[in-house]
Amino acid sequence: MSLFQARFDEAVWQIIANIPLGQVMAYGEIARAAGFPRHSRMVSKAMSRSTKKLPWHRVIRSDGSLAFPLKSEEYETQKARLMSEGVLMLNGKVSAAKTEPDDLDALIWGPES
DNA sequence: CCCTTGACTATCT
DNA sequence: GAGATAGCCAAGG
Repeated sequence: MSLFQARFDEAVWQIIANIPLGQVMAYGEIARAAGFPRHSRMVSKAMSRSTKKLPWHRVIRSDGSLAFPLKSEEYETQKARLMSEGVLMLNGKVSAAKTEPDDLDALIWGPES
């Protein structure tokens, strides 16, 4: 294993492990937080290599969609886990992290009307 | 070396 | 706003 991987993996796993329950982070955000701004694509590989248990389901794309194919087993698992943590999903996209009930109406129906 | 491969992104149609 | 496009970059063949 290259030195790059060793350092990158460690940094990335660290970030992911600290994502609060009910919250999500994009690949790019994680890469940036880990100190590797242009390595969003490497994040997935680091996760695949991980032996430790990580909250991988809290990692999504920058546009809020999940990275796995729609009908795949992983997609369903990730979606299920997110929803069980209170993460809202509308039209295949994560709309928001866990919020207070007071905010739900605004989130779902919009600030207007 | 050159080419392909991604659990990606930002930007333009 | 969905699709195409062009950057991105380490790994592996």
